[in-house]
Amino acid sequence: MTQRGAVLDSLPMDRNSSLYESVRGHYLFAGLDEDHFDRLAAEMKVKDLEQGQILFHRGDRADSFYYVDSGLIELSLISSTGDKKTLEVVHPGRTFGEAVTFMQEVRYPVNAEALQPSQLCEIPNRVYLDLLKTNRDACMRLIADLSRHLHARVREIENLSIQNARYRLASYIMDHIVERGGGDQATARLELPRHVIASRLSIKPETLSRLLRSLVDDGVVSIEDRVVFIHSLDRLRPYD
Amino acid sequence: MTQRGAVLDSLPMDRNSSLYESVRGHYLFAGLDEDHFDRLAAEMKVKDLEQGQILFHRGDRADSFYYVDSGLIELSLISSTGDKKTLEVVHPGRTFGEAVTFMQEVRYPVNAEALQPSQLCEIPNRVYLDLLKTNRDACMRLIADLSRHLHARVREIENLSIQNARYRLASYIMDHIVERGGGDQATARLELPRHVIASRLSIKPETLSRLLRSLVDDGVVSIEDRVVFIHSLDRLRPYD
DNA sequence: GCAATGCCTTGATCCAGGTCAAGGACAACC
DNA sequence: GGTTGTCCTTGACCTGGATCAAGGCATTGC
Repeated sequence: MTQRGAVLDSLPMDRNSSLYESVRGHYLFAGLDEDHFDRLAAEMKVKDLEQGQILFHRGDRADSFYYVDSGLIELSLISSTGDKKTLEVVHPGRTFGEAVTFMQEVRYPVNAEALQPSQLCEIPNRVYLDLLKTNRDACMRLIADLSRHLHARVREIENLSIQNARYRLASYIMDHIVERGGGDQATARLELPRHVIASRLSIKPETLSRLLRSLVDDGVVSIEDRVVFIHSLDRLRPYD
Repeated sequence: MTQRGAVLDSLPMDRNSSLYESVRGHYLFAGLDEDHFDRLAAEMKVKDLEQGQILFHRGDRADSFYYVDSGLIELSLISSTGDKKTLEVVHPGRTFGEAVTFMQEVRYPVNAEALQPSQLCEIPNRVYLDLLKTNRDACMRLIADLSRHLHARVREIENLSIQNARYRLASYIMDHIVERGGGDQATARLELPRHVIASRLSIKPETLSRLLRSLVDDGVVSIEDRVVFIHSLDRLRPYD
């Protein structure tokens, strides 16, 4: 079961760590001179999470956003009946929670949980707000970032409301292609546990299992553990 | 059926029109001195749409965004099988399309259609981009605007993926309360045609009809045309 | 008047995906 | 070795909402 650790590991960020350089390379901080970034970095914290540890719950006050350096962070919603919907799984090199920073209602709209042991950089909202005040480029980058998120959410709504589970799974597999074979073939890696994939697709694990089975039975793919060999992209998702 | 008019009425915006004042009052343009707003307004256009007229399709190049002065604009998605999902119905006094302005991919992700005869103000993206360059407040307001949209989309995803149709309808009715009665009672107005409400809720009109019926049969509400008398808010949506 | 049309409701039936329950496979630990 | 736990699959059955088909009831136009 998931649980919040008694204490979250939280340390100042070392100027010479690889994390420091990673965060510096993120586009939200692009184009800053070293001094300026240093001043911001002084206020950031390093956070280590164990697998299953919860970083924040929906409704918690949102004072910071996060950069993922290693591991995987799941952003999810939970219904009153306990059903979980995975909104997004954030991979290393990406941020999450930055959109909330600028809302009237400064509360996280989702839960965040580590799917693996993860190292994050915690960036206090006020640090980035200060940057926005003095840096127009940063503003424009954040605006672009928000637009991108928004667009992704619209696509998600589209998937949920006008596509069926079979189609969503096909899209998911195609989004995880790691290698294209000749012509119509490809290989995808489903690196997440099945139940997380199911939640991401808004279906139950049983349904995911059956859908994968039917793809195999139809000869569209074959599956070995986490690797999916796609025999025919056309047949996997007819109209793209 | 919906159709794109042969020619969209499109006129320069009159400095003395009520539309001019309305747009000026919108928060995206708040705090501008008269001269500055005038220069922007000179590039805006007035657009009149008939009921059923389509303003743009998903995939069209997004060069402008819009302010709704009168009427109703439906933003929707359409699946490959022709099913329509209403994402949002934009009311007078609000804008739409502004989020797209700042994406790498400058194409509308949705269709926009007039549900009623409507008057819009068309604001070219570059006009607002110019404003952003010189006005930090405008940036922050746009960021807040995008955050709000994003939050709304997350709630929509939540509704679609972890709430059932009954719950979505109850939420919809509660979002359209126009008057609270004593204690547990209230009155709501469903001003949209049933099929639009159904599409907004991602259900079929038949299902909407049946759900409303069952609410009436259960004595939770009574309905007269477009007015819903809620006898018990608690029973309409048990856990809020 | 009475057709035609648009919008909504109702009934009968169907089906995608959920639920419940029972294993199977595999790793970790004693 | 056996036990325990986690993760996944499979089968049997159920159900919320879709689909198909048939009216009902206004409004518009002749």
